[in-house]
This record gives sequence, C-alpha cells and structure tokens, in this order.
Amino acid sequence: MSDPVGDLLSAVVATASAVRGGGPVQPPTLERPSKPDFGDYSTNVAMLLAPGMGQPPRAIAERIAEGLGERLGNDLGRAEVAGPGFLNLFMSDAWCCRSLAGTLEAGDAYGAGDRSGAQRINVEFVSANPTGPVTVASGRHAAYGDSLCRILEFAGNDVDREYYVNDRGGQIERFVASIRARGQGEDPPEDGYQGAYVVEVAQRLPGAAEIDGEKLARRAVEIMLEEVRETLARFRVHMDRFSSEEALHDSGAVAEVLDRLEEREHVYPLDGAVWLRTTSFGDDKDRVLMRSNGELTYFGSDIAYHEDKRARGYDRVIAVWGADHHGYVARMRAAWEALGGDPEQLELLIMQLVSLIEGGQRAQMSKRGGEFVTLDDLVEDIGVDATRWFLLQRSHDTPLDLDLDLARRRSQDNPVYYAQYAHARIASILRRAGEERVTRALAADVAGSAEELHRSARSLVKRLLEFPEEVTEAAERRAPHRLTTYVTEVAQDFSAFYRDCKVVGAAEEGGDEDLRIATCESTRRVIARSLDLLGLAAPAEM
RNA sequence: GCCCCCGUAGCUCAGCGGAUCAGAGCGAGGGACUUCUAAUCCCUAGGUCGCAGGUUCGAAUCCUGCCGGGGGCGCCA
Repeated sequence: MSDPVGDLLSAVVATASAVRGGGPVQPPTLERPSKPDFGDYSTNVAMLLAPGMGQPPRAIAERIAEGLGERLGNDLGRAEVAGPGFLNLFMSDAWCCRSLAGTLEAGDAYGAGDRSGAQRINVEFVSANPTGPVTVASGRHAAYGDSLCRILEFAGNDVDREYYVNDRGGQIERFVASIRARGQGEDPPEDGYQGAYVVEVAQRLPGAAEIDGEKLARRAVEIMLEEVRETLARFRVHMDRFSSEEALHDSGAVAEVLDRLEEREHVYPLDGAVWLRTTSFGDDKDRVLMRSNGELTYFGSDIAYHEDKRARGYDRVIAVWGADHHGYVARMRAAWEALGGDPEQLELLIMQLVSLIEGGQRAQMSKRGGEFVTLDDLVEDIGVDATRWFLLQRSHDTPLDLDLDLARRRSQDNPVYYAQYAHARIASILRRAGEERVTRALAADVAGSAEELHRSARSLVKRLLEFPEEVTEAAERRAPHRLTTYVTEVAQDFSAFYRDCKVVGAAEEGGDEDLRIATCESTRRVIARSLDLLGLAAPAEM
C-alpha cells in the first residue's frame, strides 16, 4: 500500500527512537503547516522526547534532523528546527514525484485500508416506522449511514446495511385505523395519521374497512416499505436486510430472550408489570419489559432484535438512532450486557435533529400530523447529489438547520458542484490530451521526473497524499462529513495547479507533460473516490 | 430536577485524542472571460474561538462551574 506520509512518520519515529537510545516513542504528530515557511511537514517529536531525556527540545530536534537526513537521503531537502522545538521537514521534488507515482501504482486501492484488520460490521440506520414516506430527517440518517458504510467498506471491512422495521404496536394500529377511515371517506382519528398519502394507501387497499386487522396491517406495511425502498434506491441507498419486529415475535425469539433474562435474574415483577433491572448496568432507572396489560414494550422487542444481531456473529454492531432516542441508549446497552454482550461491540450513535427552515421559520416535522417534507420532494427539488452533500456536510452529532429556500436558491452555488466541476475539468483536460497520450504518461517514469515542481503542484500532491489518512479518520471517527471538507480542499488545490501549470503542452513552459498528466489522473481518482464514498456522482463533463 | 447536543468572521459551520488551526463556504467591496471547461480564479474585509476558573512549558481543543440556544426525560414507538 502506498502511503508516503505514513512512511515518513515511521521514519521520524525510528530516528527518534535511535536518538533516544531505543525503546518506544510516544506517537508524534506529522502535520502540514499552514505556512510554507514551516516546511512540507512538521513534527513535535523532539518536544515529546524532551521530558524523558532531560535535554532541551531544540537540541534533540537537531540530532533527529541529522539522523533523518541520513535515513532519508535525497528524499529530504532539508530539516529545520523552529520555535520551541518543532522539526520542519522540506521534502525534495524527487520525493513528491515518487510519492505521486505511488498513488497511481496503487490504482483503485489507493487510500483503501488493508484487510488485515477486517471486521464484520452491521450498521442499522434509517429504520423509520413504515407508516409514511421517508422524511428529510430520515434522509439525513440514510445519507449518513450509507456513506459511513461505504467508508467502512473502503477502509477494509465487511459491512451489512440493515433496516429495522417496526411493523407492530400502537403506531401500526393507528396507521391501520387511519387507512380504514380514509377508505370510507372519513377523516382519520385524532391520534391517527393525517397525511394525504394515507388516502393513496387506502385507494390501493380497496375494501380496507372489511379487511381483517392483522392482514390489513401487513399489506399496509408492505406498501409503505415498497415506497421506502424506492425512495432509498433513488437516494442510492441499498439495504442488505430488512428485519421485521413482528417476525421476532412470530419466531419466538422475543419470548426466548425474555426467558434468558429471567434465568439470569435480571427481571422482576412490580405493579403487575415485568421490569428489567437495567440499573445493574448503569441505567438510571429500571425499565418495563412487559406492561401490566400483558403487552410487550417496544424495548422488549428491541432487546430481542439486538440479541438477534449479536447472534449473527458480527465483530461490531452499530446503530444510528435519532436524537429522540438518546435516553434509550443506556437501557439498550444495559440489556445487551445483561445478555452477556460485550459492551465494546455495541455502538449506538445519536443523530442530532434536522430542522427545516422555510420563510425564516423553523418547522418541526411530524409524520403523524402530516407536516413534513419528504426526501423525495427535496431530491426532486435540488437533486440527489446536492441533497446528500447538504445532509452530510455536518457532523452527525450537530443539529442541522436545513434552509429550504437556501437549498433551492443556491443549488447552483452548492459546494458539491465545486468538487464535481473540478472532476469534470480534469476529465476534459485528459480528453484533450487523448487516451493514448494519457496511457503513455501513466506508463512513463513519473517517479524519476526532473521537473522543478511549482508550489501549486507540490501542494496538490501533498493533498493527495493525505487521502489514506482522511479515509482512516473518517472511518474511525464515524465521520463522513470530513470527506466533504477534504474533497473541497482537493478541488481548491487542483484549481491552483490548473491556474499555474499547463498540462497539455507543458513542454512549452519547460514542464514535464507526463508528470502533469499523471498529477491530473491521480487527482481525478481521489476526487472520484471521495465523491463515491459520499454517494455522489463524479461527472466527466458539466 | 436529570440527561444529550450546540455556542468559532455578518450568516451556515469545519477544526476539538493540546503546540505550526484561528479556517472554509456563503454574504459584502474590487478585479480577471480570444479559457487545457469562468459551475472558475485573484485581492479586500472581519473573530478577546459564550463567560469565569483550573490542568499544562503550551488550551478553540482537556476538567469544573456559570450563562445562552435546541432536544429528550411514558407500563408510546
């Protein structure tokens, strides 16, 4: 795997270890300073070593600089000690060219994780109740969950995308009652679903009033799920599995889990209900599993569902929940542990709210009240790419204000087009060069190019070299939004390169056309991959 | 009362397992189209990173308290 920055960091650590006289070294930083005066890369390694060695950091930095010079040879232009003891590294053009060549040799795997640490991961997301269309709020879950899965896969894991269908319980009964009412031309009950879509569902279920309750519920859920699937498909989200709550009851899985909790003596009766002693595992109060009327709670089903996922043998089980479920985390984790689950394996991520702003007003969305904007509407309005970008730009634990007027009006200014435009522009340049010419350039000895690199070219190459680390960070921190920032930076750096360095006809200004074509191709691939990880298209022309 | 998230440039926010991170986009003002695609580029503006303590050689970043905003606290799902 080509990772020149990682290799450079390893060299720094090895040199530091030697200077200290062996032994492990606390992982130093290796950053790209904002000011060119501070070199291509800067490390704090000397300052980390100083306390243990009892020597001034600057003196240690000098010795590491010397050692690095020997270790890296021509790769290192020079190393300077700065400030309190930073070591600023200026890499040679040769190093940049060789590194660039490395990104191309890696092919499609550039930036991908190696499979040595591959995990089987289950990611459950969206899981919106099948009682209405997918809302924009669920769209955020869809965009986030799907992008996270793409990133986790690219980082070297095996991922299952899963949707949990709450196809029983009170909300289904209210949904059915609403359909029945609409089927007879009446308004739904007050606590029912008021949305106009219920009328359409009723029309697809003629004679709804006469159909048996359970059967009607199943068919209504089928219809809604079909729509959910279609909406998600248009949004480029494909679930590997839909898990039914009802099926867990039918199979006896729920009853079995309750028995096991009882065997383990985590359950007790009180006030006619059955409680789970979640406080034994850190929850602030115990929770009801079975109501005094004999009905199981949603929590009871959900325990069985998570136990089902656990039994499937994943290394890691991730669920993305809405902010309104945050109070639910402690009890689910408690139940997981009560059944013998490893708390390390269960990850419950809370997605903060999406608020819609329209006409300067904050609108709360309510599926039951029929007041919501559907994902389909928004996608139709501004397109899949802009919608996904919009929903992915912000960290999942930050509330998102979605200004509809802005989203529509600014559709041309949306930063997503900036990255896509850079990709299209590169594609255009490569078309101009011609397929045969590009092939020849990629086969050429780019690593050995003698071109004196323009600073824009150096910046761009260094940016491309950040890609593997960006993928790792985005995966480990469950943070797809980092890639929106990164791909924008790549596009910006490319724009500067485009301005300063002629590609086709580079020789006219003393440049190496092979090298510059290779730079374009590497950039194009990194942008395309980044966009793909976000679930966005990488157009060849715009 | 308890819990979660947030408070960074006029606006929307990134950065938050400490240092060389004070940044991006939009908005505002000015400039560049006989272009390897101007859906672009360049310049200007402006912030005591909510406040107060603490830890540290060093804090937007970690800890505590406070203030402000949003959300959640059911034998609903």
